[in-house]
Amino acid sequence: MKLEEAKQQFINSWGAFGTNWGINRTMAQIHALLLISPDPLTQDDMMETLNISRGNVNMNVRELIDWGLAERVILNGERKEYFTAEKDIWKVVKQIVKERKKRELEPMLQLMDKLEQTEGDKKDRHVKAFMDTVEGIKKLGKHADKTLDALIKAEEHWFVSNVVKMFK
Amino acid sequence: MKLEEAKQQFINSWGAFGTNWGINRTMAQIHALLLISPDPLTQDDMMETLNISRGNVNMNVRELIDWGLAERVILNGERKEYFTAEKDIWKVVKQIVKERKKRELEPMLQLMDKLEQTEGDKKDRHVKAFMDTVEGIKKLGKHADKTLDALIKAEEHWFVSNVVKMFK
DNA sequence: TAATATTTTCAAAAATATTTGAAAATTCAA
DNA sequence: TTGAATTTTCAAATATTTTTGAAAATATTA
Repeated sequence: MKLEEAKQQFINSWGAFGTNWGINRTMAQIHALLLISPDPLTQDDMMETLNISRGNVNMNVRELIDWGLAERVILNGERKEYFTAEKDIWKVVKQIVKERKKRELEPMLQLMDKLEQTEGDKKDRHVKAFMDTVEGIKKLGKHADKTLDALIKAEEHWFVSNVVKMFK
Repeated sequence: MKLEEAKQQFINSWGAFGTNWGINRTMAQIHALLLISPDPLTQDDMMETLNISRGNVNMNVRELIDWGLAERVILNGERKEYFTAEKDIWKVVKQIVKERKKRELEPMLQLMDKLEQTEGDKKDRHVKAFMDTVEGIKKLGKHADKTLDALIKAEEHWFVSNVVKMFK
């Protein structure tokens, strides 16, 4: 397969993949494009390569920056803005984990704390089932939170070498 | 807060949460409803509680069953079908991980294997950047695959106790 | 078997999410 | 400053996903 075709496949798949994870297709495609670009790109470059409008590029690049996955780059005497993405996949994964944890896991745990205060007699099967579920989610969520904190601080080396230990 | 209000909040939040993860709102809501129901429910129960159509319940219940998160239950002399969900959150998480791994991670790794065969001179910066990205994803993905296999086989106890060890 | 209850299907409608493109705002060079 | 280049915004258009509801299929009982 030639490079151009391979790139296209990579970008399309990354986009489809993102879709499954609640990330919009274009944002994922722009990310893919930046990942495989040796040099920073302008918004016009992205418009052209992905065949999308200026507004679309602009909004999704901003979103990528919000997620900490891309950044603006000032180039010597150039007037236009350039953008790059973090290339180290381990760092990319950690950054996504960090953001989703903050945006989703933490609010969810707060909700569980609140729902844990629900009034009612625990002898009532309905109250019991509800409380058990809330407690179960809270307990596991707290552990996941700590585990992900460890992951975020870890080096790739740690992760890779621990794969073996985990099987013991 | 009263039980009914708490249930509503739980169901709505679980639905919104699912949405962020590429799972449709209704499927997540049905799952939430089954999680907190001490007894199995019929499709009519779900239609009424969630205010959705029969077709919608039917399709999403089937989807939950596909994901291994719910199952049909035959009740003594009843004519209608009943449904329940796995209540153990650790098992629920493992099941979701198992399915997503199979549906998404594995196909992605296959694609990386294929893209790794791309023709081209590695001295070309564009070829190099592409190949480095593909290799990076492949390498990390393979490790994630193994780690998740370990997780899927693990007991909750293992997970919970390992949180501490991971910090060392 | 026929009558009734229940479940499933799926085309069309509705809801939601994404994208466009042109106007407004901003930045920069002279 | 001014004016051209560039970026940003956002209402409207488009695309995608989800939901409905009624007809068809299936299952159950008498």
